[in-house]
Amino acid sequence: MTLRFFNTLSRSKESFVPREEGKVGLYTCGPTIYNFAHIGNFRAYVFEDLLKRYLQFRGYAVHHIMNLTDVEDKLIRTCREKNESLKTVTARYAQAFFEDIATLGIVPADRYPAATDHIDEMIELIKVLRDKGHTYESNGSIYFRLSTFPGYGKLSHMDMDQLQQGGSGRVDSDEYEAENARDFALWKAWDEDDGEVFWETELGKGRPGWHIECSAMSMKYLGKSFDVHCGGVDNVFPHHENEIAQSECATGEMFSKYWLHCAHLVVEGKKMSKSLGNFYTLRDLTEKGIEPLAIRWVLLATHYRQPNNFAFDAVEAAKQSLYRIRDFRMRLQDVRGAGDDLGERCAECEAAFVEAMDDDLNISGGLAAVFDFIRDINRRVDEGTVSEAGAQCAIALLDRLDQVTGVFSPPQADEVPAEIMEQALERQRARRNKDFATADAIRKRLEADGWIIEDTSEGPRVKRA
RNA sequence: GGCGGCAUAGCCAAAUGGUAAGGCAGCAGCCUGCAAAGCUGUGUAUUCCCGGUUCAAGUCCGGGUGCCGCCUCCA
Repeated sequence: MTLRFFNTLSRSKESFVPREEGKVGLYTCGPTIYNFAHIGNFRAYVFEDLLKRYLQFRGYAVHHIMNLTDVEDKLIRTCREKNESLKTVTARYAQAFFEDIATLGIVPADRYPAATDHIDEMIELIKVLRDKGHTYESNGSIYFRLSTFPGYGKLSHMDMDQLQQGGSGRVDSDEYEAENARDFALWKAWDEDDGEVFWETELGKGRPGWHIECSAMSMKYLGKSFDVHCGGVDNVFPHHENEIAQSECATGEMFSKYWLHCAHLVVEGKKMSKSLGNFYTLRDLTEKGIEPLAIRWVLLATHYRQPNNFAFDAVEAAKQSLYRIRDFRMRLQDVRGAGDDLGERCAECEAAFVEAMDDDLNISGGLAAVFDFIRDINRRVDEGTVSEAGAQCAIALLDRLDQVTGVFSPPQADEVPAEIMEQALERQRARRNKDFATADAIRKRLEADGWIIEDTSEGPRVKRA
C-alpha cells in the first residue's frame, strides 16, 4: 500500500510521489493576524499538522512554510477602528496565534514569513509578470489579466463563463477598477483609507494584493515548484487559483504538485456565527475549562475532507477517550514480571494504523486500530499474560503513534503533592484496618480537591480528576 | 444561474460492490469492603426517500428531499 492523497487538481486520490525522493516542500496558508483565530481556523491548522506529522512519520524530511498575512483590508480597518499601528495589531495577534498553536500541540512550521517582510520579493514577481505581458495598470493599481492564462480554473474546475459575477454578494464594485471584475489586484494604489499603511516602491505608492504574498514567499522558501499546498476549501477559489495563475505565468513551471483542502467546521450542526452565539476562539473554549487536547481530538478525529461537527458532547467524548488512553499507559507502567513481549501485536497495530492513514489520512481507521489494540492488551493484562517488556513495548508504540496524532501523550507530569500522597497512604492504612468509614471519607475529601484514588494490587494510584 | 460537498445508532464517526469498524453515553454481569479503572455481554442501525443495475448496493446509476460550501481577499 502506498501513501495516497486526494488532490484537488485532479479531484481524485493520487499516489504521493514528491518531486525529490524523501523530501517534501509544504506550504500552508496561515492566518490573517487581525484578531484571535477561531476554532474553524484551527481545524485547518490541525489537519495540516496531522499531514505534516504523518509525512514525517513515513520518513519524509518536511520543509514547512506557513505565511502570516499582516497587511490586508480587514487588518487596515482594524487599525483604523482601534487607532493602532499595523505593527502593534499584528504583533499582538501573531503572538496570540503562536500561543494558540502551542496550546493545541501543533508542531511549528520551519518558518512563518510575514507579507510585510517580503515586499521586495513581491515587487520582483509583479515586475516579471508585467514584463511577460500578464498585467495592466489602472488608476495606479496593477492587475493580473486573467485572459492571459489559459489554465485559469484548473484547480477549482470552474468555467469562468458560467460564473455569476457577484454571485456571492460580496463584490463591492467601488473597490474594483479592473477591466474585468475577475482580474485581481497584484498591487493596490494607496488611498486615504489606507492611512499610514503603504510602501513607496518603483510600482508606485501602495500595498500588495493578497494573493501575491503566497506566490512570492512559497517560491522564495520552497522553490518555483514544490510538493504540497494546503488550506481550507474556501481558499480554492479564488485565492489558490490566483496563486497558480501568478506563479505559473511568472515561472512557466508547475506551481504546487498536490493541493489538499480541508472542509469546514460547523458548531453543534450549524455554521459558526456570532449572531447564533456559537462562534468560538480557542481561548473562549479553554476559558470554559475545556481541556486543549480534547479540542485537538475533536478537530482531528473527523476526516479532513468531511465537514467537522464541533459538538460539546463530542468534546466530552474526546476527553473520555483521552483519559482511557492515559489510564491505559498508567496501567502498563505498573506491569511487572514475565509473559508475552507483545512484539507481534504491536507491529500489527502499527501496520493497521499505517494502512488507514496511508489512505488519504483516514484518521478514524487509525484510531480504531489503536482502540482495538488497547482493549486487547487490557484484556491480556487482566489475564496476567503480559511481560514488563511487553508493557514497555506497548508504551513505546503509543509514543511512536503520538508523534502522528499528538493525543496519545502521557498525562501532564504534575507531581502529586506530598500531602495528597500522605492522605492517600493514610486511607490505605484505614482500609487495612477495615475502617472503611474513614477510608471513604478521605477518598471523598480528596475527590473534592480534584484527586481520584484508584486501589490497585500495587497500592493506591492517585491521579487528577 | 454555475460548480461542488454531505446525509450511517442517543452523540461523534469509519467502511477496495461481498457478514455495517471504532469511540462516547446507557444497561447488565465479573472484579472491588464500597468505588474507580479494566474486562465481558448488550444496539433486530428500514445506512434520508423512491426507483434501477447486480448473484450481491451504505457504496454504482437515475430521480427526489434536506443541510452546507465556493462563485473577488473567510480555514
